Amino acid sequence: MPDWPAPVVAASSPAKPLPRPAPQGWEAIRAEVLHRIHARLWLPGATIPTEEALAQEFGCARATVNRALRDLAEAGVLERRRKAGTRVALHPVRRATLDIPVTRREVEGRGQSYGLHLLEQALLPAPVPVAAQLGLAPATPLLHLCTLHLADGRPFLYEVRWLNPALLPDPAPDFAAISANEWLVGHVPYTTGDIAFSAANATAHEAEVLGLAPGTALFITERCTWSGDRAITAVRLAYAPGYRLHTMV
Amino acid sequence: MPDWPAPVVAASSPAKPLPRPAPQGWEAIRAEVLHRIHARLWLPGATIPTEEALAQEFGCARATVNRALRDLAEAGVLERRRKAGTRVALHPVRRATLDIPVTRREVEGRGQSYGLHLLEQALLPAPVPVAAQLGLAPATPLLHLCTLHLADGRPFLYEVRWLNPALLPDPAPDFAAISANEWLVGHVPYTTGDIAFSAANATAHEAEVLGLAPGTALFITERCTWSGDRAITAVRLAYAPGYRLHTMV
DNA sequence: TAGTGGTCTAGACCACTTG
DNA sequence: AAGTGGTCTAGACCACTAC
Repeated sequence: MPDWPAPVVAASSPAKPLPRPAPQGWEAIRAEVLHRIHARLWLPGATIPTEEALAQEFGCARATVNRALRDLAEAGVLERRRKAGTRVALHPVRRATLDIPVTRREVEGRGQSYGLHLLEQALLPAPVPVAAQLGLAPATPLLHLCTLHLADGRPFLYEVRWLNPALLPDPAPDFAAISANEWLVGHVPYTTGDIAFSAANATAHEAEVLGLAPGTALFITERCTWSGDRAITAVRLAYAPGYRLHTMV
Repeated sequence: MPDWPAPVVAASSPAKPLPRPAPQGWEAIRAEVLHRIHARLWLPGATIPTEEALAQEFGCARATVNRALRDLAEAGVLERRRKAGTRVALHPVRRATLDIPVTRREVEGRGQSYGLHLLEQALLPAPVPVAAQLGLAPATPLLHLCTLHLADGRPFLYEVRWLNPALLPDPAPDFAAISANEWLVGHVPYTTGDIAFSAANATAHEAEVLGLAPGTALFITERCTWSGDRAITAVRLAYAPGYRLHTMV
């Protein structure tokens, strides 16, 4: 096997008109490492050479190798630990990233018009499961919002949200005009949170709100978010049939 | 506002016992930039100072600022373009990453025993929608696999897969012993692919296979994968009720 | 304790894109 | 044409951790 960036000398003979131009720099190293893994030169679980060794082999600086290996580690292909070295992941996971836009933009992105109906807004004691999820004392007063999002005037998404009122400014935002999600994204500091996706048969209430037959399969998204250790909001989104969540590759 | 890494001089007075220790290095810069965005010092859509300016302000090398800003750009908080500079994203998207392990490990990770029933295996002409999805000529012969995955002996997941037979080695793997997914992960070069999640009511057939009432809401995952421009596989996974897909924060 | 990856620096050149 | 981010280098120190 030839050494690495086989000096692409003027690319005199167009061998394979690849759709992607041959990568250069750290991306070339990433590609070569991936190639060796898939060619089974480096087996799952095995330790690969150190950054310094690879830098010598490839004739580049260690930082460049580091960039490539770090990228592969973030992608789940490699596992790295100081002193232990870099190993080929034994059980590679497919890692997918989702872009979750604000609902309004999601609807408008399909070329549909967006609408919003605030069905309920009330300060209520947090139900036990919600309080538990958010790590709050039971019966903490929370703002309860039920919102129907519309696409071209038709039900698109039914949202049930519990929101920590301590976050709101004194003249509270008008959640009949701007969705809570959209307001939060722009006004509440960076949040950690977890998201879960599942499926559920529509309850009688959900069916009525969304204009569906009871029992229709709904795609459900549930989110909890915190700012630092302060609970912000817990929300359940029930999407009308036809909704698909896509990964960005 | 004081300059940046207010030299944490021996941290003489423990002011706030933060759960997370104050970040240092490029993470501190990332934190500071995020802080300025959320404090509305830098508004959405606005251009922030150049890397060089920030490096001067923070008293560090430009590469360190670059690391922090690149990270925030990957997270969707900033948008960067050469010559144009770095802007605060106008419409921040919540970006979530999913780890999608092989089914066997997903089941075992819950402490349950894993089982596998290969219900069907046949070489069939690709149906039109499958061929179209994968970019193959209609009626290309594909290996059709229907597999029921079990957790503690109970139906967990029903998988319907179309697989390009050109990829298989001569003694084909025994898909009754190892799931196609698990075999592919270990033996087929890195793939690009897209994944879609949705919900559907169980068909009569799905209900029977999974031991459910027809119409039960099922969580559906559909994947298409390619290696370069060669189609590898298209698969539909129907999960038994109770399944939740979680993001890793 | 010694080996390995994580990070930082100061400087440089290059690629892209806006004006 | 010029400004900005993208990347590379050669060297250095440090943090973590397996041995």
